[in-house]
Amino acid sequence: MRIEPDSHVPVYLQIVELLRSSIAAGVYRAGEGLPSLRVLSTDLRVNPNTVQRAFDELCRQGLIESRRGVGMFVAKRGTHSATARAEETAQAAFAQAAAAALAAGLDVDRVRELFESALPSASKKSRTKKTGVPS
Amino acid sequence: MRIEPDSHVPVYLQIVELLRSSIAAGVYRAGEGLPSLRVLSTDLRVNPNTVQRAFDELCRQGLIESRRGVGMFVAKRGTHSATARAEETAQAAFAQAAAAALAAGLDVDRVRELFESALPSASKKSRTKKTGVPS
DNA sequence: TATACTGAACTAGTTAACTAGGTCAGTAAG
DNA sequence: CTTACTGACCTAGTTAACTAGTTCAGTATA
Repeated sequence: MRIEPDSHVPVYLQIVELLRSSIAAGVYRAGEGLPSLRVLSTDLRVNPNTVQRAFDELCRQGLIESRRGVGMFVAKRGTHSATARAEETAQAAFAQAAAAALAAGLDVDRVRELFESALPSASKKSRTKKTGVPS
Repeated sequence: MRIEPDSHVPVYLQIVELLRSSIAAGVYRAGEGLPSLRVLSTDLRVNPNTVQRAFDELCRQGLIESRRGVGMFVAKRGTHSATARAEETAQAAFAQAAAAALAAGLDVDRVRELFESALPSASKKSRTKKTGVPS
């Protein structure tokens, strides 16, 4: 998943989603450190302030914890919480897209067809996901 | 479908989506007129300029046509085009949500479960929407 | 003709998101 | 100690989206 500056979704929320799915997938495990503000900002080619805003949001959600002068670390129940939130997010997105399709007059079977036809491309995108994990 | 000013999706795009699904559902048929700029803006409690921006977008997409001094009218192939776009939009939304869920480590069967569990609530939302759609 | 609609087209101002750049404080290691 | 990292904080400026208000032009009807 890359950052799309031209999306109508704010970049800091895209970063929140990116880190949250990485935590859920086990790329960063409980107690481990995340890449630093400045490293992430250069990697994602984004302003450090934007990354910090994403960190703030993840702290607020309890997924990560800050140790001043050291770095950001995945909270104890971070992996579990991230997975739960990923499921909620996906379900909400499915519900919204399905509601829009039904409102446009499509029937339920057609909506199921569209979902199934969307799955293969989604699987391809989710494959080569692993990036370097810092110590 | 209501307008949500606090959504990260621009209001004018929400209006585009709203009108497009109404056209696809047959609420406004080919050749028929849409509510005027000022009527829509007061109904949706939105600035007229924002509605006009939505009209511009729908004109650009070829779903509606403008008759200056008269109003906006659904294009000849408007219903068909709107349905096609609704399917594309739904499929893209499904693909994106599914890709995010898979990237978070969920397996395909779990993603299907989330989709199926989202369908009932989506159906409920679309029921109260039908204000006069013939069979 | 007058009037009451319609879309189109401006200017001006606000807010959220983002960028740019810097500073300060805490931590770890040489 | 110094050096080099870390997050936290701050000001200033830009852009897109939206609001507010007005004006102009085309159309229909009485």
